[in-house]
Amino acid sequence: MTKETQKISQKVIPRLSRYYRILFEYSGRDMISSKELSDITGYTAAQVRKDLAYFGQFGCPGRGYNTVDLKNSIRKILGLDRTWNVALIGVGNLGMALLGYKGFKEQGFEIVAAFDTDPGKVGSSINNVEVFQTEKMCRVMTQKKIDIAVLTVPREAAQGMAEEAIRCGAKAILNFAPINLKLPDSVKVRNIDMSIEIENLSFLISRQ
Amino acid sequence: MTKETQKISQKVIPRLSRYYRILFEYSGRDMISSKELSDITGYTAAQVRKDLAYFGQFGCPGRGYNTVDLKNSIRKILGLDRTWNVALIGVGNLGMALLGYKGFKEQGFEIVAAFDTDPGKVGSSINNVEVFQTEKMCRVMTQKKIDIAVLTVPREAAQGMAEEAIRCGAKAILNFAPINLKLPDSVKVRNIDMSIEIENLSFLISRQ
DNA sequence: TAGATTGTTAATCGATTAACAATC
DNA sequence: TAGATTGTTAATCGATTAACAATC
Repeated sequence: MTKETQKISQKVIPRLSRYYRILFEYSGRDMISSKELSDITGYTAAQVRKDLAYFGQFGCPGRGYNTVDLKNSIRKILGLDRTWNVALIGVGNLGMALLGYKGFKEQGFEIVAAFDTDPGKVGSSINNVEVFQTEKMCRVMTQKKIDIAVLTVPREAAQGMAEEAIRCGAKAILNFAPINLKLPDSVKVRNIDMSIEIENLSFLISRQ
Repeated sequence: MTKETQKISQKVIPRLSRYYRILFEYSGRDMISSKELSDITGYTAAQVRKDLAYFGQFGCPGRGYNTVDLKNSIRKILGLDRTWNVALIGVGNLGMALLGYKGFKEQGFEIVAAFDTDPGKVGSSINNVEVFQTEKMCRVMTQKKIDIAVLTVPREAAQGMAEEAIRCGAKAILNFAPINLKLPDSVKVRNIDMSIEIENLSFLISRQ
């Protein structure tokens, strides 16, 4: 199997994101070794090297990885060498918070439109992002060249809104609704399910 | 290895949470089979049976699982048969949104105190939750018998606030800060890292 | 009874780790 | 050069799936 067709495990990508962040803190340094990345992240050094080796030969035997080069390489791998246009669907508590979330913008994810069914919200602007009615989704999303939809609607509305977002051109969905979206395989979905995470904690505490 | 000492993979628990949710929708039904749970969740039927079998024999060969009994069993396993006292540390955009998040309360996670360093926020109440200064953390958390801390502070403050929360009696932390907290192994931690999730999507779209 | 479906064991699959030749 | 550290292969570990006897 060649490098090009080799399947990359989904598990590698979050680790790449972590290496990438660490490299920002270490950009004053010239080189960093897999051993150091191991100490910081808690992954083994072998795993660090293997993760990076999926994508090319970035290191220098005996010396480690050049921090600036590796950072730039990972940036390209993760697709962070460009801006992504993001639409927020559902301007409730959580959606509102995400409009002000700096972590997205810092990495090039720009929320350029928001949608809600509430007429009281439609037409307003939050953090310089205009709220449109959901009926206008396709027109607005096409015009603003949306790549990713962030879904922060109630559970009951999530499947429908997800389908609509895809129909209107979104290629990926970051889903905060506690539901398993059924969408074509070509659509990329990541779920953030806060209840499931906190339930994990209650499980762990309970059985101590 | 007996059932009692058998190590349960961390991966099983989020799946249990999903079965649990599905059982609410199916509580009108008498029985549900692993095949049906498989169809709904996308996990294999064998996995569903194995996940449940870690914790006991809940099924009935030839008939499936009694929906009400299984729901109650999973509730106990996940520690959802009681109320958990939660403290919110960091009342920014995201923290504010979580104070209004219904998904926690529905499962028995009650946010009973919030903390912030901003004097403009201290003393106010949001969604009937009082905001205290962080200096009062130990006094308030002891008095309110806090089990879990939800950490929504900026990255720079996260490690310090996490340590303080543990010192003040929290047994688990739900961490939204984009940082790998270094805490004793006895402390249970789950991380929700929204930037890492959206970066996963940009990676996937980029390489299509 | 015959059909359905469990719980569990064995087989498979995939991911992590160890080891080491290559090389800076 | 000697020491350090990579990239990669082989070994190990753990999780998932298949298969099926038990049983409702």
